[in-house]
Amino acid sequence: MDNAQLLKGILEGCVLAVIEKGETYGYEILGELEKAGLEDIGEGTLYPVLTRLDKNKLIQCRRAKSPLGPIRKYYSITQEGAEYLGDFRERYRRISKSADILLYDNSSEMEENENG
Amino acid sequence: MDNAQLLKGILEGCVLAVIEKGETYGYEILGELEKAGLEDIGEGTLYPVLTRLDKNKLIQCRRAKSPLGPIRKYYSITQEGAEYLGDFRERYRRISKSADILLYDNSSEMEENENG
DNA sequence: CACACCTACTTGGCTTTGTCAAGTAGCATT
DNA sequence: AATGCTACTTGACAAAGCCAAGTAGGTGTG
Repeated sequence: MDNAQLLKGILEGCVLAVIEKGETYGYEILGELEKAGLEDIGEGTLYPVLTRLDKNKLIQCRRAKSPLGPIRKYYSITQEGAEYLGDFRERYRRISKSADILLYDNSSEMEENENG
Repeated sequence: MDNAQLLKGILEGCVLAVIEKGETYGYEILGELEKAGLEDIGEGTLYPVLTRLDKNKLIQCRRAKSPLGPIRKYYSITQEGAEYLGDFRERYRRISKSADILLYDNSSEMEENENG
């Protein structure tokens, strides 16, 4: 099936979240996404995301030699990126809550806020 | 902010899920989406979804007079649509699980099978 | 009847973003 | 030098949501 549309917009936040955990580079991010279950992300999908994020100042880039291949571009999150990610998490949460209601008819009672 | 990308692909499934609950028409679906928290969906967004769903035989259409306006197009889900929706739910679940892991670092332990 | 105002659906052009396929390039092994 | 890994780039494309404007039936007011 076609997950492309379901991925839209989500991927960006996921990539940003991976970078937030620590400086990393494209190929490694691909591995992280795969580990989390996003297995069909190709390089031609990821790299444009990285470029866009960089262009929008949400991440920053540093070039460094790899111990076993060509130069890597190491990315780290910026202040602006961290803020954007916070905002993204909130928007994602809200939308997925709506989707849960509509898709599963959960009235969202079963949340993790058991501490009132 | 721009929720357009986050909505992509999700909306289709949500609309289908609303129709699955019972025959309904565009304007009413808009209300259901709003009730669930999807408040910014305009007519120009919803109707093309309905058209597409119909074209793909996932829903079927019946015209009937409205008690207070122009003709309504009542939609109901087809067998094919129900199957598609089941598949959609699974794909959505999988992707949102991945997103949860990446976004919140939930290792997906907190599932609803606590009786395991 | 003319007009305004709801309800209800339609359409065209635009933008964003993921996908595929092919390409460039450094380094190690043979 | 040829192969094959790692690593990043690029161009053409398609899907789907968004906005704005348009069409049309019905009711109430004068």
